[in-house]
Amino acid sequence: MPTAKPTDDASIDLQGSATPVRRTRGGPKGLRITDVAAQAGVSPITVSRVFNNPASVAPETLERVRQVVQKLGYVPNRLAGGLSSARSRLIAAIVPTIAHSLFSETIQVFSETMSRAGYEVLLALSGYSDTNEESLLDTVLSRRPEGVLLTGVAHTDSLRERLRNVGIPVVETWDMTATPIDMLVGFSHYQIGVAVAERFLARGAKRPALISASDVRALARRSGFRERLAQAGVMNVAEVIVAPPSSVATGKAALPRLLDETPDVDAVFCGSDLLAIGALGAAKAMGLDVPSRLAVCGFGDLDFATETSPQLTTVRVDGTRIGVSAARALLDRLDGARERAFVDVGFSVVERESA
Amino acid sequence: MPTAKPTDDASIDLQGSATPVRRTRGGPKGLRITDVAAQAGVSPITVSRVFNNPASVAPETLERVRQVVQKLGYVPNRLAGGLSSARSRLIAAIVPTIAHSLFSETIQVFSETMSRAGYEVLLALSGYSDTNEESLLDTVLSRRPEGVLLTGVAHTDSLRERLRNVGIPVVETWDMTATPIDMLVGFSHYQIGVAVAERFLARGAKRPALISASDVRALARRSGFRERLAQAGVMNVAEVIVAPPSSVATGKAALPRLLDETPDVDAVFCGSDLLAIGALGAAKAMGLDVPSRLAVCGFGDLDFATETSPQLTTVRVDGTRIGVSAARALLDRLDGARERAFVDVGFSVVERESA
DNA sequence: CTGAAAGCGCTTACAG
DNA sequence: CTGAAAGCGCTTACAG
Repeated sequence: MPTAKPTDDASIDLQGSATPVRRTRGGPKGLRITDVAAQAGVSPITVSRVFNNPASVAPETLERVRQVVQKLGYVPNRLAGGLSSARSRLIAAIVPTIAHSLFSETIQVFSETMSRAGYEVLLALSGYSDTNEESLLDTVLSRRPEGVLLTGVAHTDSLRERLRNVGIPVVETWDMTATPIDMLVGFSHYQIGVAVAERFLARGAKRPALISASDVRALARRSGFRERLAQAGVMNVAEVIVAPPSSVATGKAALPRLLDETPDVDAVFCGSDLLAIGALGAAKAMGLDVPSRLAVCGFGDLDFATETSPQLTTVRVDGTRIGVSAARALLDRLDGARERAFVDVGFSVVERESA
Repeated sequence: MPTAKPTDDASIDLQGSATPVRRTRGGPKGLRITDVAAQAGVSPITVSRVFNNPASVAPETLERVRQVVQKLGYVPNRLAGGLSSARSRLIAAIVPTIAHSLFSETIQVFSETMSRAGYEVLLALSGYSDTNEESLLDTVLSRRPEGVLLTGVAHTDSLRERLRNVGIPVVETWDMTATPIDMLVGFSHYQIGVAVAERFLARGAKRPALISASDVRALARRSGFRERLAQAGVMNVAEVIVAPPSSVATGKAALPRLLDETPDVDAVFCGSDLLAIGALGAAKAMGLDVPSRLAVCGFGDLDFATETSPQLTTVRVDGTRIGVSAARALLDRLDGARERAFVDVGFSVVERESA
């Protein structure tokens, strides 16, 4: 290799010429678009086009550039690209949790769909707290996402306002409201509570009760449940409220507590299938037949739940459909569509015949 | 507000002066660091320091800048920041899937840990294909992540090489190898197969069999299982291989197929708890007592699995620990540590006494 | 503790 | 179909 030319040596530049000072920021640099351009004998803009608009490049040039890219192992820097084009190709998804939850299914298909459309997903886990969600939003917005998926509709006013000001498409999911920030793909937790109450009433339940988590959506189901029962004259609904995350063990512990206080409970609506399975186990241990002595209804329709526990009634919600629809809603808007999606995916109450 | 000064009006600049041409790239611009700087009466560099190195700013200046940031709702642009500093504050996680899987737990805690340390997680879902993983790597590297979490140890040579060349810390998870790309936090699937074989042998099983998914890690468990049995003189291990993703329904369908071909099977090692629960259901339907007539072992120790199916033996792996350890391994290296983590988190075979 | 200048690696908006 | 110039919004590396 040739040695450095004298003019590149700052030490001889004693008169303070106009030559810009060499600044070595960080260590050895990776490949840049100019390296590819030089090797392929084209300008950097052409290399850029090969990645972003190949149709506008002559087939022969395209092929030549691609071979150099391949040979060198060049990967474009999207931090630079995003900054320059104001298109980050990033979509943010803010979800309470993806562990042991139905959200994981939604995020899975959401991410697959976005990926196919050329976007990547920045995953932000909010836990179940409001304040956390807002500071998370700042972090997320600093990446300049082109769209945002939110879980639920209970956001602080300031979050709603800021998101509106940013002007990017937003889709709220897994809940229902007449006044979404922008778009919505979800279902009504309140109506689920109503439906389960009606199911219990139709079965002739005299003393329905509730084992519920304390998060907003579980509490919405609780409201629907209690209000529908109140309409039917059933007022004192016994309940045990448990902190998220719910688990089989929590449900197992909750049922005895419930029956201890209110022994004649004959139907219990659990906040999730995990809680319901726990309650089922406890009922079995206590010698209570399900569903004749005690009806148990869960929420979530986990694959295994209805499989292992045919006595269980549960509410099925389609997390996959939510993920796909939310992705499409955002993609359509990114493609210039004016319509704002508003989708109620509904739910269904599943009861096994084999019970 | 004052009106624009004449010199700002391009329409009067008819002689082609040295004034740079105004380029309106994209629509109305958001807030920039210079807007905050102007309002706070400091230079942009000081605003930058308020975010990145607050200790180096005078308390009074700090407070003033923060108030302007708050008032304006300024959110720094990390695309620009990352480009300039060569620090993206992004960690990539490449996982086959997060739906219905143990990986979701790993990603959950990994993401939480990274988030606490000031990094965000770019989630990339590879499905179960090798080629997909490699093109995904390009996409991911274009964001210039500072670290990468990989699932498994079976990667193409070119992926391994490229990742090494990039020079960022990499942690492989959920499997074991003597030659990781960089760091490893996992356990040996082969040894799990060995352990289950030994458990079956100890129970006096004469005709152990296998219901397994066809992914690399499931096949490694299969190898350990078959080789350990071969050592004990058990050669013809019947098996049904199913395509991922595995589900309860798949397991339910697989068992009859297995017993059809080999009626005297008395122990079956299933690739996952979902498969095992399905097999359990099928066994019940066929009137086979578990575990006396047919022992069933799963994999994954899902909360509900052992809860709803006490007859089930399963292998417990600690996905949470993997997530935390993997995050720590990367963070330590990002903090300048030289040590490369190599952690075998092990596993345990869980058998319920109540069986 | 604070700032002026230069540059990070791309893409836009023209012009040809 | 292709390219020269300018700029995206930050931060580095000095210097004071």
